Amino acid sequence: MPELPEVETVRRGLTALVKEAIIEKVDLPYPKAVTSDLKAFQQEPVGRTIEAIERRGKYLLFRLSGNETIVSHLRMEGQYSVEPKGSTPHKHTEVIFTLKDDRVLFYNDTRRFGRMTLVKTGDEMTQVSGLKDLGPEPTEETLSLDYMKEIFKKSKRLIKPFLLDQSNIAGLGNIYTDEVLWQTRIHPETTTDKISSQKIRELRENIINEIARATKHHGTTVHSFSNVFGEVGKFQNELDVYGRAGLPCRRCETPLKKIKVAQRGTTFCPKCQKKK
DNA sequence: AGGCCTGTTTTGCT
DNA sequence: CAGCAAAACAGGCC
Repeated sequence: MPELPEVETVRRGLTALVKEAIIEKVDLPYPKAVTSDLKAFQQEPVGRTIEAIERRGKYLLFRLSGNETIVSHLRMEGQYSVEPKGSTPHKHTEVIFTLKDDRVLFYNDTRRFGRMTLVKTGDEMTQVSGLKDLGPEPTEETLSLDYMKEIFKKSKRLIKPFLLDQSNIAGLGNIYTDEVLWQTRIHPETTTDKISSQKIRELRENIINEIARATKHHGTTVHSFSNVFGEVGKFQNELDVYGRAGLPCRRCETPLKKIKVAQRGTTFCPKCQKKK
């Protein structure tokens, strides 16, 4: 389901609902969702307070009292829901946190791709692959132009898989990558070393703005995404290319084209986004 | 019915 | 090491 704006939307919802809640019990109807020691995952959180829910890239970090952290990645369709105690788990509920009030926190995942792991707070950066070499967050302060120019020059990869690679920049997925490439008029199969400094500058601005704008709209809902309140995002109405193959480009009216780039469906405007 | 598609990441092979 | 294909899985669509 989620790219950075969706994960951030989930984070804010969880913060509103379960920050300060105390975990009473952990059940694992689908143990494969947990990659760390199962016994510890069920025992350690018990009695601890959820002190904060943070986010890094597309990862959620539940900060528990006593220096324990649960790292959670939603992958394609992971979802959290908070329900009254005694609620029946869903068909795809994989983890159940019973809270020391009248509620439960469910982790549901139809696709069963999402993963959770328990680490000592501070160890996540060395222990969790993916977090280890995550690129900078796409914000004005953290994603510098110099850094962008450097990584673009160094690589000869196609821009599309390059932007999807979380070790370059954290948080972009298939939707927002297609959007920012269209905005910047870059063909998705352009190799990064051939993109001009000016284009890199524009792309950086577009990435930062797009992620911020999508977050403000509570993310994009195309398949199954909803926040913890069960609400869908609104940003799908703002998309220019994703999901619009065959429809006219909003700049030049040319029908948008859909191709595969590095195994990922990729929509772009064949006229505005010329390969150079 | 069978094949293909889907917002992701890791693994294993060149 | 870098880069790519396949795999992990379920469900919707044609």
